[in-house]
Amino acid sequence: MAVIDPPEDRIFAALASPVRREVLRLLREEGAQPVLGLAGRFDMARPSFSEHLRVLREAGLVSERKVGRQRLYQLEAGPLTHLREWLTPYERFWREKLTGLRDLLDDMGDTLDTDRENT
Amino acid sequence: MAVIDPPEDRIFAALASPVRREVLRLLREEGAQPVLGLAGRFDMARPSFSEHLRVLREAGLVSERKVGRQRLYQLEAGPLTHLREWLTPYERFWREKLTGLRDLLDDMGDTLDTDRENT
DNA sequence: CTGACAGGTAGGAAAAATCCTACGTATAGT
DNA sequence: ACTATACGTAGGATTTTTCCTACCTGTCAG
Repeated sequence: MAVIDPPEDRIFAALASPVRREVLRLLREEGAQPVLGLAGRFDMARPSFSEHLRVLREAGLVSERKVGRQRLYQLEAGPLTHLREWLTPYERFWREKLTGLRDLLDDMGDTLDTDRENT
Repeated sequence: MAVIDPPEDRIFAALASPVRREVLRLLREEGAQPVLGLAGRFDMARPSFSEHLRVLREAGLVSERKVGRQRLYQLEAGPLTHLREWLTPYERFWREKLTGLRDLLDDMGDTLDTDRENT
């Protein structure tokens, strides 16, 4: 079994954790950082945090390079294009929605200005 | 404490399952369907599948409407805008990647030696 | 070489997700 | 009213995720 393994599988799984999404945000906003620099932000034992880094690494969302005795973790945004591609066919659905056909959604309704800059 | 619950939290969690992503794809490509129409595609007991539908419902990614004695499930793509918004700040990173400027990451990094004085 | 530091790995407990069978409820058809 | 259909929910077993405490290796400073 397990014939194929779509690339977005591990990506979605990695992004399912708020901790790992926060790691990506920190790497994006503050640049590459060593493990302890990142781990200090989270209320969790360091080995537990290392596990999160491993998940991100295996999803290809971060890379590491050794600098002295520490490993600098860096954001690898490339795989996120898969997420973008996954999302694409759904875009026309929420656009149709916003042009006001069947408007029974209005979950938050304030997302009218989310698509003014694309690709 | 549980201060707030970002809207993308349940969305990412819901999308973490290949089964649930496949449900969204089916609803997108084939339109609204009753539960048994969808469940037939998956090798799983129907109540287990209902659980997946519940997760999608609570994430706001599908809606249901009663039609006779069956419930038509329909794609609700609106919440996916949150995913798109989450993705946006990462886009410039993979663009820079393609232009081969990985070092730009460290430009904004300024954290190459912050580990010198960490607790 | 020795000690201190950075960080990965191992093994296991606890929590959560996933799946099942059994049962409950609402509707349609007779 | 009675039965069959279309689902949801309850309770529980199993698997997976998450987190912990050791423990190990590699590197820098002296």
